[in-house]
Amino acid sequence: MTQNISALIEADAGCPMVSFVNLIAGKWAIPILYRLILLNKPFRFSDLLRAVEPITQKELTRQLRQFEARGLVTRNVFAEVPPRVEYQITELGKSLRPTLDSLADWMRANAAVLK
Amino acid sequence: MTQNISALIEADAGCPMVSFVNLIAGKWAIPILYRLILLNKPFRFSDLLRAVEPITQKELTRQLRQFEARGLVTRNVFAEVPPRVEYQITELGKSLRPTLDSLADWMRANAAVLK
DNA sequence: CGGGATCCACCTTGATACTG
DNA sequence: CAGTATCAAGGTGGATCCCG
Repeated sequence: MTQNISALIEADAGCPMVSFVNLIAGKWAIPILYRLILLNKPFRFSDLLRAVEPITQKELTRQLRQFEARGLVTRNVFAEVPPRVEYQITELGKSLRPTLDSLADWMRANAAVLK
Repeated sequence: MTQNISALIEADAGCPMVSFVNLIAGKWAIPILYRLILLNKPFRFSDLLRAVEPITQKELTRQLRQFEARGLVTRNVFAEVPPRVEYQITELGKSLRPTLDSLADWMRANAAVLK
């Protein structure tokens, strides 16, 4: 039988996994997110900028704002001179860790075969 | 302390998670891969083309070849008229399923919060 | 200090046509 | 049938300058 596969599976736009890809795709998403998750404390913009080197300011800003919009990080602006802005992973963001770890395990286990 | 975060974490190019993103990023990677995983049997090119609609021939070819290079799918050419080429998920590819499922679970659980 | 605004090179993806 | 070739377009990410 030459069936209609599409009807059987949720692998389209509304698919959770496609959404996940949209969440973590992009050159710097994981490097930023994983640092915030592992460190698990507030970080200043400029510290992150150095940590995720050699990312540009523009990209770091864009990614952080995107994570903020998704509820994965919080953005805290302090009314000081000089200005200070701190970013921190949220509980939602931290809850991603087991999943990300399991994923990293799979990659480590199969790195040799994949390459 | 304004520490050097980079030194502490593997979140860079060689990071397993970054590699994973490279593996499944792209508009059609998951829709193709997940179908092959769930159906778990050989599929002709044209059947896949219809199943993953509205992907273009070019993109489907490119993704399948990429998966093949990574050892996630096999490509079987039959010397017939008309020509027939079948693609099938490998054991390595199938082993990805638990990880992908767990990931989909997280997305489903937090879909409301994320949107 | 923490961005925003521009401009630009590249890469990805798509549309279309052609072929063994 | 299962591709390849070619061209076009949009998006991603980088470089640079500017600002409160």
